[in-house]
Amino acid sequence: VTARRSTGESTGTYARIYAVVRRIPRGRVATYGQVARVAGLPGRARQVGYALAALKPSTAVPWQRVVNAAGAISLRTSGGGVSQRLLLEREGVRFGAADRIPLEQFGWRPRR
DNA sequence: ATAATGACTTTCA
DNA sequence: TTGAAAGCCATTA
Repeated sequence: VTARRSTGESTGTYARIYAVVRRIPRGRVATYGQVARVAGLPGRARQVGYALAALKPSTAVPWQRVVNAAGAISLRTSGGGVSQRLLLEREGVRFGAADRIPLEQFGWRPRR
């Protein structure tokens, strides 16, 4: 409730993104592009990442289920992604060989 | 108002 | 398979 007033995000882009991220079922992951697309913002994958970056640590949005197109965790160009990985594994998501998640298996399949 | 930044994606070699 | 470049545009300073 702090930084919301800056741009009146009530009608902002972030709200939509969060709404979509919340729809990601447990044990599944979605890519930024996927979220953007479902949120009605095709091609704006980057903004999705910023929206998640703007989240508070105690947010109710399962941002941890959002990964990059390679199925790998991208958190501020490396860093705390390790914790993130544990969270995902805890939800049942398994990582592949190159520390990537097989999107064909764990990728979220939104209903068009 | 402009300028710089950035949890990305896709295409081509 | 990896690497480099262009595109997208909201947020922040």
